[in-house]
Amino acid sequence: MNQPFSSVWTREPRPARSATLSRAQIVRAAIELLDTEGLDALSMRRLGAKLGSGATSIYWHVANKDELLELAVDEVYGGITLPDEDTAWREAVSVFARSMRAVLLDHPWAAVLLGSRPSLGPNAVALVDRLMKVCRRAGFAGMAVDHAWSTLLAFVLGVTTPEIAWRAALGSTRVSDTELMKATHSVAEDAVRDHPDLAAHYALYKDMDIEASRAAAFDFGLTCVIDGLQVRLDRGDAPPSG
Amino acid sequence: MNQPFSSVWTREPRPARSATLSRAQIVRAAIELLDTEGLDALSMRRLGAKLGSGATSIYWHVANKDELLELAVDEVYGGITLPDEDTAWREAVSVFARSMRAVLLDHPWAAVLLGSRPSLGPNAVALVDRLMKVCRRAGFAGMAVDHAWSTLLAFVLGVTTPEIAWRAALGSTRVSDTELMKATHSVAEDAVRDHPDLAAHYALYKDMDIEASRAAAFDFGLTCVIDGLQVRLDRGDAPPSG
DNA sequence: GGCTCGGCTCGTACAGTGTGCGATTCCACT
DNA sequence: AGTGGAATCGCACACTGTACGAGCCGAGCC
Repeated sequence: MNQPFSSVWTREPRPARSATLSRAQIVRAAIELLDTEGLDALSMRRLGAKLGSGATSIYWHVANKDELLELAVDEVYGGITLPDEDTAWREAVSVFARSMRAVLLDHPWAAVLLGSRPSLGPNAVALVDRLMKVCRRAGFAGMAVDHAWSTLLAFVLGVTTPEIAWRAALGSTRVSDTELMKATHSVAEDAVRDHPDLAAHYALYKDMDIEASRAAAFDFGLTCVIDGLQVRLDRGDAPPSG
Repeated sequence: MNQPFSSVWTREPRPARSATLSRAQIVRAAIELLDTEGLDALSMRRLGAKLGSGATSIYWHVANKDELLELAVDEVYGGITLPDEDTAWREAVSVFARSMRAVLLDHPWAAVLLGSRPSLGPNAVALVDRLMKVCRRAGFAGMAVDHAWSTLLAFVLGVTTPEIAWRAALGSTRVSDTELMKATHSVAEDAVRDHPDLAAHYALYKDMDIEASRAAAFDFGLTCVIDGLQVRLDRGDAPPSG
């Protein structure tokens, strides 16, 4: 009857002959703007200006702003290196996860969008397809296949999103790296007065490289997830039933 | 010198004597509005109307909308049942994770906010403090403590956020549960034409209860994470060095 | 050539946003 | 009663997404 979602992906894009404005151009320009100026900076008027066209001209090629963002997000999905089907699954999964994190850190605006709407673009679907195959080859079957890859994806998304948030919050105060650390520490101390354990604990980070410690946290978590999947395989929790 | 963040939490709230408008009232009303009408529906004018006051009166008690959202988010944090310090860590962690998921599903607007800004409110900090203690008692030490709880948190956030997104997307098309499943399936099929494996796979879900399968996915992932942490403990990856 | 027609662009307009500012009200205390 | 600060509010500004209709431009037909 009526299409339940009328997503960008169900409709076909406008012909885009030799026009001055094409969907691809629009999406590319939007991504540039998003990368350099952030999510809040993307307005149709600014995008139009960047493209040297009227703001509302964009609406010929794209139904609305949301749809444009969906397209941009799928483009980001496309930047993630798909794990090779033939490599050992632990390796494949690890490569994928690191790549996804790197891509999201390169396009900070994408993380929140990626989580806040279903991803049905071709790149997203291709990614899921590949992940599925990797998981199946690893030994998962039935619904456990989905559980496996979605666990992995959830971890990457869930760890990268706050990471980006912290970067943005700290980055907006222009200070040196060490100043930045002190700032973090002082704020933490302030918010934490009632939690001496926590406060004492964060003294650990006083002389740490913040980026390195984030990478370490990511590796730790990733290893956990992978080992956890391994446990499922070893125990035979992988078959269709569960 | 200059406060690097001037967060809500560093400033103290307005006295809030017997005024008709108090910070607490405002936050409560905001949460009600958010719960019933969603994130986009919260505007200062609407909130003012709900409170029977001028929109800009709110700004006496709250610096800006972002700050109001921070307060609301911390309130949500407060709804999460903290794991008891004495219970076995696997149980404690599991209880916490399930509670956090439940709370986020009850306040769908909170998930994206929670990920997109640093959480320094008292409830958030208290939660981290408690999680930290649980992890330490489990046997983690040094930075591994943080790695452990942040892995757990990342998983819960990362799995719940898309779950909410799907709910919202499907919920906006008013259809019965079974219709809803068919819709999902048909869209998936459409987006998936080039990926026969994937398409075939999703036939599995044709007669599944979608909520139940999400819960199952969550349990699966949570078990993975916990088992992964267990592996770290067993292998002695927990000490301060790494 | 001129004419028409459809694809495409754009200016204008509308309803709505967050919030700075100055005026106004209200209450506690002298 | 008067005064001073706390609290509220209306208005205004700049900005948002996008509906709408008027126009441009190039291709096919007479």
